[in-house]
Amino acid sequence: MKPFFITTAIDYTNGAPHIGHAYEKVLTDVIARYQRLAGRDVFFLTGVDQHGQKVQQSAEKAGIAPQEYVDQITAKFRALWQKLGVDYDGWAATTEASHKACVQTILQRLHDEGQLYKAKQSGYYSVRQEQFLTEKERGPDGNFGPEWGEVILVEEENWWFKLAEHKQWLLDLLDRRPELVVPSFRLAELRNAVAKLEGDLCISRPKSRLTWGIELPFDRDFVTYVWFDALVNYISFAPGYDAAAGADLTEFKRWWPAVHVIGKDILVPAHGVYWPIMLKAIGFSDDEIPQLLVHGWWNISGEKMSKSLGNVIDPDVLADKYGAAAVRYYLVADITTGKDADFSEERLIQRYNVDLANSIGNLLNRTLNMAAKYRNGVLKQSLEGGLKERAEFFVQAYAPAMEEFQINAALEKALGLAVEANQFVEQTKPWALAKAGDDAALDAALYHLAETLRILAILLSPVLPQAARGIWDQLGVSGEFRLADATWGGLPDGHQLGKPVPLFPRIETPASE
RNA sequence: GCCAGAGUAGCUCAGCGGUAGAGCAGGGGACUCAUAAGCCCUUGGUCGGGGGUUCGAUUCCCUCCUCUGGCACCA
Repeated sequence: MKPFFITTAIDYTNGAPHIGHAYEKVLTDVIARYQRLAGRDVFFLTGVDQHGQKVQQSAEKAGIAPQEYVDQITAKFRALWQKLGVDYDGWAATTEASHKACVQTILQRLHDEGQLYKAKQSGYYSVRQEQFLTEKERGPDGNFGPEWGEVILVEEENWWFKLAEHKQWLLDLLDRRPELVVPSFRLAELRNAVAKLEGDLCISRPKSRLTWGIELPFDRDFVTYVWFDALVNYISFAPGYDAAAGADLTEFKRWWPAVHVIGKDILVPAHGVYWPIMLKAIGFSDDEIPQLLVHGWWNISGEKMSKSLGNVIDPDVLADKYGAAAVRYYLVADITTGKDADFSEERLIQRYNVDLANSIGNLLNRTLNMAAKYRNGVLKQSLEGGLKERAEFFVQAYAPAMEEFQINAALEKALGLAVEANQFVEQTKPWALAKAGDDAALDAALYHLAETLRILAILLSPVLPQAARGIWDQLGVSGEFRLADATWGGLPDGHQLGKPVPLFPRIETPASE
């Protein structure tokens, strides 16, 4: 089976992580864990984008070296991912030497292939946006608006990448391989943007203005444009990649192409236009163009989250307050992949309490209590009837949803199984069976509940790895489970269950007391 | 302005040609193994407005309104 290479966007180390950063990483982590569960080799790459003028300026303001500045911010990101259980295999940091070498190799390659040219340009330059402004960017009063920040008059020579040359190729590719952009309505958006594409891309910045970047190998007076630098991380930190001349790239080719998980804000033009054209220009085939999974945003009370509105949600605080499981679950359960959603702490609590504590946690607890009370926790295997077919049904419905990145839909299947198991308890009434001395029916009911829980934990494990482990521990089983183990009869005859401990303690709030 | 997305129960959303669905919230009930959890029943919507196609539209088409995103314009 082809291995699975998945990446996130690399975060710009110019400020602390917010809920949007956390969402993207958790989403990717869940997909990576699912693919692993399904039996594939997985490489999950994430990291940080550390170059650029804004970083250089922030560091100057803080009175420290750029590297020191980015190291501090980077540490915050890594600590958060650890807290949230984001378990990546590769860490991309654009200031690393190997990355620089890769960027330079690719630049040199483009240069050799005649894809780059040098041209003079003069005009107004926005420091904040790191781009030249044209007359059309002027406001009605003839001045450049505040959204551009400081604007300076610049005349300089720069290096350009022949982007427009590949426009038709990209349009054809998108028509031929619509699956390259998920969800599909984003493909339409990208297509429109490509159709309007004109002009080439300036990929250099003179050192006189910006030193914090990667040098052009064929012209030492320049550093490369941040996007050109950042996008290359997907190759430079890919498994099996080696920038050295004549290196064996068999392993790299085995993993490539990646699935890039990105936010809707960086589809056009960076990931949807620049990146595929860059890959094409350096010799990647059409089949080696990566798929883009474009996710939406968490809004706050219907408004965009932003520092100026003061409504930024700190995932670190959230995780301390409610635990990583609650945050992870909420972030992938309460949003449809690709769409926007409204963030609400109340809803986070509600979904944790209702789905995890009341439905799943309580199911585990009542099952183990009854088994302990009536049967000393010993099971008798039952391979027919009861919940068997329902469990198999939900497992079958779960996998396709996960394959299509519809985590929320997949979780609904897992939860549906828990709901039916709770109904099963009410129908079979084990306490009544115990009182009536109907041992055969009692044993069967208890086995079906325990076995359903074992399978349920497998379905939950990509989203809630710790909790899944907790369920197995309490059931008294050890070892790693794959999706292939989510078949009926895994718990052996005579199995001894463990002791019940509340798995998801309810979050009590002032309103609920 | 162009392109796209969204407008469905109090809330969050699913459905997308055949007399409206889920979860949560609200109301009622029976039970007791359990994290006062779970289970059963239930209140609640002229599916943004208006046209059209159709035997029949929330579902397709047109148009308008509102919100969101991208792109553009701003003489």
